[in-house]
Amino acid sequence: MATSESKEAGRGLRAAGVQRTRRSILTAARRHLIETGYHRLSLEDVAADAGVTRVTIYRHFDSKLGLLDAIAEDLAQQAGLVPGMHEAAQVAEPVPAFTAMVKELCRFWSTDPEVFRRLISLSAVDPEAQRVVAGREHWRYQQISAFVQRLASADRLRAPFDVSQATAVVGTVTGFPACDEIATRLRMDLTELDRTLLPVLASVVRLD
Amino acid sequence: MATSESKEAGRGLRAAGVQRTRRSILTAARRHLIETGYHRLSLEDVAADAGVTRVTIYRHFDSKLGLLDAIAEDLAQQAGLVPGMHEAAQVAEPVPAFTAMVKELCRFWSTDPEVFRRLISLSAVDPEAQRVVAGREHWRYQQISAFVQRLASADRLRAPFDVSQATAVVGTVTGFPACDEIATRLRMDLTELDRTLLPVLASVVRLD
DNA sequence: GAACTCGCGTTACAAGCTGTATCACAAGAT
DNA sequence: ATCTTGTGATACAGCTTGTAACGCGAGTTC
Repeated sequence: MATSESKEAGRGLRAAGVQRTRRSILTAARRHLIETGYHRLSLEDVAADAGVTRVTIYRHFDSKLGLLDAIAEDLAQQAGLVPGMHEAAQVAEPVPAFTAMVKELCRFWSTDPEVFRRLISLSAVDPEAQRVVAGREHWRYQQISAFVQRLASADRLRAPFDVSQATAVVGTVTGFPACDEIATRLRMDLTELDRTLLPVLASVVRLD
Repeated sequence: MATSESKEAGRGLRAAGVQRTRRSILTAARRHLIETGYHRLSLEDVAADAGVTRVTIYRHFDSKLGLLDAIAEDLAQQAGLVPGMHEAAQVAEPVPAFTAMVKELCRFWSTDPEVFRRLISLSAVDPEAQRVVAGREHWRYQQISAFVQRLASADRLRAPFDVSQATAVVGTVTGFPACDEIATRLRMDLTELDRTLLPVLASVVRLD
């Protein structure tokens, strides 16, 4: 019974307090994640920093990995990646749609690069953490594949690339590790990186 | 005094035994690293698998990170990356030299991809592990920069890329994370990846 | 052949980590 | 006024890395 919105964000002072502690844990965890990395992230320290007991963290997020997942979810939510990608997808012409998508990804990565740095590469390093990232990366590749297919339909794939090859290249180059490495090395802001990325991708798809 | 080769690989049965245990530790560590990742790699398990005590591991490699460093060093040594890059650098023409370098990197990554997967991304995830990888990556970028500069001298950089931008792109695209992601996604062997990579890099440098 | 070195096993310990189980309490909900 | 529930406080089991101390026996050296 009760309210229709099952568990998350119920009404009332009680639920508001719950959300406050949840937020304080998340922000404290984010700070420590950036400083120490996931491996050396101590829930004891996070709890102390959030003004909370370690047990409370477990009651909210079940496990250390659950906390990580919540950080990732919060990040995507906060930055509004999904609506951003949808907006790009609704651009009528395939080429401007594609460039809008690349721009949107760069914007998303620029949202909180230091957390992404700790988060994304975990999937390669830690088998258990893989499932936290894998799902989101899968979604990203699905989106990219759609944009590439539209370009292919407009006969804008260069030889020798077919749809799957072009998707793989675009997905990798617009992924966070590549974007971060290029931007860091050129001391460039991630928000401007599309100006460098698009000329690179021009070898795969015709954008002129 | 004693022999001229200070500590490593002394002569005699004694030293041979030392090298044997060192090898058995390294191979056991490699196996566990692939299976569990660095984070969950237990030195107790490695020791048991190598038929050795955990204390012996510490006497050989000082710390868990030292063991990781030894694995990386052994990998580069075993695969002969340095001579391979030198060979590529000695090609007279800039363009064939460049393609030889890309091919050599792909060959190197194909040497032991699963270990590289666990190793390389650690630098982004674990601040302490960064110094293990950072030095080697720095060397790789130095090499790449030299090849790119030769291409620049031959006026083979495409607009709008200058030397540093081209180096950043080439370094990122030929880095292990990018190579691995593309190869895995296309179910392709890393040794053949240069056939896909070079057309991508054609947007940065003229290779025809 | 005797003395010596030294790599390794064994055991024990300190300190940290994750995750779980209990008990108590107080503030919001009913 | 009673009930619910989110949180604190504490204790515990089991794992981890890293260090310390003692002993032995095979390889080396004279």
